[in-house]
Order: sequence, then C-alpha cells, then structure tokens
Amino acid sequence: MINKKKTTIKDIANVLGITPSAVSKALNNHPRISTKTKTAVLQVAENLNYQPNHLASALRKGKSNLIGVIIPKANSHFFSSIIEKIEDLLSKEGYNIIITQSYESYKKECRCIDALLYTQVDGIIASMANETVKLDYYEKIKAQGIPLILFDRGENDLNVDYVGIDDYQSSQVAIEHLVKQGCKRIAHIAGFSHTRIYKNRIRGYRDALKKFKLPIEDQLIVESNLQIEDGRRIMKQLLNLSKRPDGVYVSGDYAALGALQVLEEENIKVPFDISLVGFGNESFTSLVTPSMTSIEQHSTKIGELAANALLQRIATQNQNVSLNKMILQAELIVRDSSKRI
Amino acid sequence: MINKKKTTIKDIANVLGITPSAVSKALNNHPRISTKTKTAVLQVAENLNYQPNHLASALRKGKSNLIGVIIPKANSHFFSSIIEKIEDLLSKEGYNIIITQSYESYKKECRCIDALLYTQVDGIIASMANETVKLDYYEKIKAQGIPLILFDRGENDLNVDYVGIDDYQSSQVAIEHLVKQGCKRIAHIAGFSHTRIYKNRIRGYRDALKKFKLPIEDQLIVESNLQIEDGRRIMKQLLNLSKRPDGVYVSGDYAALGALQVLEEENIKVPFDISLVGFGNESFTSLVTPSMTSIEQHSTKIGELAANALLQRIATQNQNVSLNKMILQAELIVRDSSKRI
DNA sequence: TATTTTTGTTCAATCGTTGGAACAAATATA
DNA sequence: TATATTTGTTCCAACGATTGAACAAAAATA
Repeated sequence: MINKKKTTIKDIANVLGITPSAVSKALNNHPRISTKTKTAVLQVAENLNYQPNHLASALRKGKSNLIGVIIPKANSHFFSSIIEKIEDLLSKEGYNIIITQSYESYKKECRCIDALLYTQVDGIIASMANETVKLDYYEKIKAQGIPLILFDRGENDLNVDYVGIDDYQSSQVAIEHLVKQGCKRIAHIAGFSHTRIYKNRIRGYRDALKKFKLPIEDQLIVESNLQIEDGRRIMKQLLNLSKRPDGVYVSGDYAALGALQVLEEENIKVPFDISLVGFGNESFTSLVTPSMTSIEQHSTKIGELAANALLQRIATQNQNVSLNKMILQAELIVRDSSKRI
Repeated sequence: MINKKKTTIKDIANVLGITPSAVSKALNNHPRISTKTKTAVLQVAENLNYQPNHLASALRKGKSNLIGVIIPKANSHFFSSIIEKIEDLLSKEGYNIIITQSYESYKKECRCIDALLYTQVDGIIASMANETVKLDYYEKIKAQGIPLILFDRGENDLNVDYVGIDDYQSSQVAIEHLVKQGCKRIAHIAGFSHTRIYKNRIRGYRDALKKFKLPIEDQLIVESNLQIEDGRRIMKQLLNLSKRPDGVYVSGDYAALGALQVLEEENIKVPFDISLVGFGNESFTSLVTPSMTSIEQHSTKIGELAANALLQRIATQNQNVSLNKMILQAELIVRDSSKRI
C-alpha cells in the first residue's frame, strides 16, 4: 500500500515526456514555461503526490528557510507567547521555526546552538540561559555569518541586535509603587547579578531606594535562580532577620510565588504586613490568592520586534547595517499582593 | 573579518593533497583510512573551522536526523516535561528535535505537519489538537512512510503506536476518592467528547457514578475547551443549579483553577461545601490555596515511552512490526481541595 | 522572403557529501 | 620468488533540485 519510493521531479518529467529542469521551472512558476505545461506539471505532481525535497533545494539554493529559536524553557507565559508571535510572523515569510530549549544550562545551550548550526538555519533568535557567561558559542554563530537576534537575556558585548525591556526602569517603577503603598524596608529577591538584566534590576532597585532614602542592606538582597524553591528558601531567610522587610520585590514570578506560599504558611498578612511585587506577569499571578502584582514584559511586542529584526538582517545580510537595540518600557500590573490603599 | 565562504571537505582535501572522499571517510572514521590521515584531516578541519553541511549529507544519506514534535502548546508542565524527556533521549541517538505548536487549532496543526514533512524529518511524535477531527493530514504522514507516534491525544483509527494514560480508570479513581470524602452529587467539567481521551474520562465518570449509585444528570456534565474562562463560566453555571453539586471533577487543571476562583469569590468553602479534583497535576496545583487535588499523568514516563517507540519504529522501518499501545495508570495526588477527612 | 525577437524547452554544471568499485602499494602466505 | 591478501586511497556516480546558457521553433518585424 505504502509508496516506498518518493516521487521526484524526474518522475513527473518522465510522465510528461519533458526534462526535470522544465518541471522544476514549472513548479517555480518560471516565466518562460508555457501555461500549458505548468498546469500539466501541477496536475501530475498532484496525482503522484509529489513532495518537493527540501534538502535538495536548500542545498542547491544555499538557504534552508529554517529559523532557530533558543529559549531557556517554553514552560512560561513569557516565552511561549513570544514564540507564538515569532512563529506567526516568520511563517508568513515562508520560514519554519525550530524551537530549542536550553533549560537554563550553558552546556545544553551549546548543544542547541550546535544543533541549529548543523541544521543550517538561516538565522537564530535567542534568549540566553541564566547560567551562560562565556559567549564563545554565540561568537561561533556570528563567525559563520548567520544573522542573530537576542531578546530578553542578551549580552551587550556580543554586538548583535537586541530586543528587551528596560530592567532598570522596571525596578524603579516597582519600588516607587511599594513606597507609595507605605513600605519602608524593601527586600529584593534577585536573579544572579552576572546576568545583565538582573544586574540592571538590582541597580534600579538600589538607586530607587537611594532616591527614597530607604535602607539599602546587603542582607535584603539575595540572588538566586528564581525558581519556586529559591523563593521559598529566601523568603524564610528574610523572615528570620531581626528586622524583617515590609515589602519584597522579586525578580521573577515563580520565586515570588514561592515567597507568597511561605508568607501564607506563616500567617503573615499580604499585603499589609509584607507587600509583594513579582516580575513577568505569568498567567498564574492573577490566579493565586492574593493575586500578585507583577511587571508585564510585553512578550508579544518583543516577539514581533525580534522577528522583524531578523527578517531585516537576513534581507541585508552582507550590507553593513548599524546595530539595533530595542528597549521597551515595562508596565506594572498592580494586584492584591501590594495594594494596601 | 567574516569568512564568507564556508569550508567544505574539498577545501580540506586540497590542503592535504588528498581527495574529498578520503576526507569524508576520515571524518566518518572509516576503517580503511589510516590513523595518520585521520588525525591530519581532523587537524585541518579544526584549523579551517570546518562545519559539515548537514543538508548535503542528509540528502545523500536520505536521512535528516531530525525528529518533529507536535504539541498543542508548550506552555504546560505536562507537555514541556514530555518534550524535555524526548529531547534528552533522542539527542543521545544523534537526533535533533523540531518542536511545533498547534495551539489547539486544526489548521495550525496541518501547517505544523506540512512544515515537518517539508523539513524531511525522520519521524514525528505528536499529540493532537483538541479541535482535530479529520485525520487526513496524519494519514499524509503515514502515506509517506514516516514513523509516527501519538501520545496523550491520539486517535485509535489512525493505527499508529500510542502512549497515554488510562483515562477511563483515572476518572474512576477520582470519583471514588470524592465519594470516600463524602460527596453525593458530583459534577464533571469535561473536555469535548469528540476527543477520545475526554470521551473516556466521561465514560469513566459515568460508570463510577453508576457503581456508587449516585445521580447521573446531563446538567452536571458540561463539555468545553477547559481553559480558565471555561472553568469559571461552567462553575458559575453549576452554582446556579437548583440542586448544586457537592463535588466537581474537572478534566483539566486550568479549568479547575477557574472553577476554584469562582468558588473563592462566592465564598464557598472548598473542600467542605464543594470538593474539587483537577487533571494534569500542573505545577500551580500545589501552589494555589487551597492546594488542588489532581491527577498526575506521568509525563516523563510518557516522553520516554514515546521516544523509545519512535526509535524502535525507525529501526524497523520496513518490517511489519505489530502496533504498540502503551497505557499507563494515572495517579491521584490528593491535596486540600478535596481533603475533607 | 530574410532577419530579428520571443517563446519554450533542453543541456550541463552545481550544491557538499557519501559509499561502492577499482586500483595500486604494502604486507602476508605459499 | 610468485601469488594472495590486506591496506589506503582514488574514482565516480549518485542524492534531488536549480539555473544560466544554449538552442530550436514560432512569431514578429523589416
């Protein structure tokens, strides 16, 4: 039953008594091929259930029409909606997307990059793993002349287009909000400061505290991987301080959720005893009790800008186009976890 | 600075004064090539920063080493951990994974399939979109002789290997639990019954009610897409019944979350007034208040079985191997939303 | 009618890699 | 020493599609 041998343009050519190249041109709608043979070719192609061999044409044309995407993990509102947007825009231009996940590991990220280069993608859109410090693998992409766009987690030193939000300003907005709600001692459950975005958030947090003349203490700033467990652990740690904070700004929603759990378990009233602000506006933030104030990162917009930037780069591949850093303003979504008034 | 022309085995051959085929054989560790030339080739390859052209070798070998995965949306614990496992196992065998998302839409699913076929994947692992009823596109995969494994959402009629949990039995376990907790009138927020898994869950629910001699009423069974909003809407609807249920079994955690929200808003005591059981054991189930009883689907195990089944199929491609239906027992994770005693 | 232009197709090379056949040189066996 | 075997390499034809050049036939122009 199953047709083991795949039909090729040669088969179509044989049926019609013309050459493969005529078939190829017909399929590609070449102007010099008569409408008669074009329709005939299309007809036979249909009959024989012809599927063009992408490998062959990609090899010949030197273009795979594949775009690689590297993200830490698709398992979040932020990344999955960015991907949805990228997929949407690029598929309109005839590209297919290969999604790979680094699981926040440098080693796996390298494997992702190798896999994508191996697949001969025409371009890569990536958000770096938290763990990544060395940029050698990203340099490899650049060295091969493959267009690369970074978003959210990106390094300036790489000198490639970048799309992200203004982390520094986000922190300022978050802290200003907490201060307005009456917080006087604000802790920060931070990401690792070797990552640029977390460093900027920490800087924004510090500068904002300074601005409002609030205490800046090292014990109130704890860096971590921002997983739920990290949030739990660090929140407990903060509660054990002789002088507890009355507001906590968390650099990630999952960690914030962990923190919230601990506060619930310890019967600490949120937002009145301690107010909480998360980051990322994950879908669960509006669903937990109390609902969680968080920072929206405009994922759809980021996806759109990244996709367009890549298309732009591909179009102007060998020209020397200037770098593009696109920084969006983040937005604070105020919910119950910080609404005292 | 950028080396525009990519190095090929021909370049390596030229440097060493040997033929490209010798280089190819050296790189592929052919037994008849001397260790001397092998090391020399490796050395030069390194120096010239040689990257093998996957397109060319795939074309020649008729094998792309790419595996396609189709899922509704990566944005869930269930699917993302299945993918992680699949990726892990298949990459060990030298395969790279292309993840595509159908977003529960039949049309997008068709696009995914086309994209994967176009990319000449060596096999496909898929979980069908809720919306999908017509199987023509999946037939297309089969017709091309590409190994296909379905998991979770799969159709029996397709006659391909399948990995999933025992939905019928899951419902039975869930209902039995609710009955033991004292529920006498149990509603079911169900998925659409045209999907096999949801149909089976509904059947399991009905049969369990029958077994325990509890009322089976059409108004207590509502089908939907199981999104948060569906859960909210249907829960409100159930609360408006003249005889409210005292237990609700929901076929998806997101819908269960929506239901839980409504119950909270209406100040209905969970689990005492109404007990709630979800499905999927999403990460948030343990995080909401009250924590939610749910059914664990053993995603890692499913991923493992699916990956191995695919490898098996690829290995025995033209042989006539009998079909494999792997059904796992689901496990009820009891939490506060149903723990009355 | 002779010449130019247009149209529709074929020819042949190519993309980079692979692998079986062929072949010469080195080594082993009779 | 003659023959058989092993070893290391080259040769060459693929894989399937593409593309510019070439070419004949048809149509248009002089």
